[in-house]
Amino acid sequence: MKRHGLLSFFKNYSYSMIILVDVDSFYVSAERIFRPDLEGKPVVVLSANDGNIIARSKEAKKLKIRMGQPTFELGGVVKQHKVEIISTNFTPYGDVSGRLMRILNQFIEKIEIYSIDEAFLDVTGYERIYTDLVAFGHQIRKTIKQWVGLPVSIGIVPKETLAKVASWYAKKQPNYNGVFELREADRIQQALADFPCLEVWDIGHQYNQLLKKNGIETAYALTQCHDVWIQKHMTIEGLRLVDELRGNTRRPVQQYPAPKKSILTSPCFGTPVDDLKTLQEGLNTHVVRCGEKLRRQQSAACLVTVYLQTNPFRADQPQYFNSQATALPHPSSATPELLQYAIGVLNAIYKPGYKLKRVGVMLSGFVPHDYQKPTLFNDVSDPRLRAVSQTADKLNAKYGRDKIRFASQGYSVHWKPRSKFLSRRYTTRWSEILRAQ
DNA sequence: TCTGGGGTCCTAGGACCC
DNA sequence: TCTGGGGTCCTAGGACCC
Repeated sequence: MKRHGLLSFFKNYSYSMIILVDVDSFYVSAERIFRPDLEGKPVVVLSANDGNIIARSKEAKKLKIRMGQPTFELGGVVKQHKVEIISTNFTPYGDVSGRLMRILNQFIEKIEIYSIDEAFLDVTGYERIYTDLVAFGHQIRKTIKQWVGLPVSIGIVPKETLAKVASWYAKKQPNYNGVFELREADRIQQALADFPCLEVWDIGHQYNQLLKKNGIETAYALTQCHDVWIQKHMTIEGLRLVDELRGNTRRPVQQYPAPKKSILTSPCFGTPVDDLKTLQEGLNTHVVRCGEKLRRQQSAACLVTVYLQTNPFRADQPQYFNSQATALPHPSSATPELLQYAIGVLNAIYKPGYKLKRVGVMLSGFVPHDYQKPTLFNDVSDPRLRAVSQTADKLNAKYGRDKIRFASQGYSVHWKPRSKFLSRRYTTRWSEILRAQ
């Protein structure tokens, strides 16, 4: 075991500070903006297909409803405690998230949008303007509550890995009013000593079990482990994170998101599907969606992977999982081409007699969309196909998703995901806007 | 009856090359 | 008949995140 004295341990925590803003129970809070009657009640938001719980209000957490818990397990608790159940509705959540991020950007120019409900604000260099970061944190919190109606927690830290620690304390200890700062070495050390490993960023249940077996229960204990041991059991990524906890390195705030390296669309069917024609329709729709995402980031794909899956929870039914990739003859971002190759793969891996729960498509091997590799036969994508796809994108953006469709998408609805408890898209559909009495 | 969707990175092992 | 080292690329699988 490697031991660090306090001085060497935290010597690298110099002035460079980051603020993490994260929304409390984001999906629930987003619903509450338009449904103030949900305030103070136990509320859960379900995954696509209404399968699992993906967000819980504070009150629902108290009822021991777990993250990711299957909806059907809820049963009695719902009736007994009048739990409000809401199907997920990503369009308004995305819209609310955009508003939140724009507000944060008004405060600080350099922000990293880490997820739909979290952002890092790099306040290095702002020390003259905001001498008291805790007061600044409260100001951000108040503004967001007033302008978008979202409750947020705020962690003020010198390293991103510490952000989750600070935000954990901010939520846990009501007397801090949602804002917690970790800056001085001894305070950081104290915070890590009381911080369970499982709560550390990048430590999940597997690693937590492993650490527990070795007597490592807290983040502080983790910082005292030997580098070689950490890298052996938790890869180089694990070592990086421990090094940041020790204060040795700092991941920079990344203002501009890197383009995605793969794009995936693979929602479950609402009801199982076993015939090829319906599968093809489903796959077509997923490929169309993938193509839209691909063009949005100005990439072209070289590889199309299709996979099929039965319901792995149904041990009583025959299982089938298969996936296959095909390399495109040239990079493409044109939906008609992507469709053609994806369907080819589907036909190759389809086997009748299985109740399939999912057909998915993944695009990968990206190059910039205007990249043209010279080849012997000058085999490039027909530019007209891309132009058609882009025109469809523009029209769909203006008039609504799937207003312009590719013929092969079909109109069958029985495979579409379920969502029984849908709320309205208050902010993005005129027809669903809230009316004042 | 009913168990999410979309991503990331790393590692090991095999195929293949010179 | 026996024998090598170094490199790349790909895939599968496992861990993690929200």
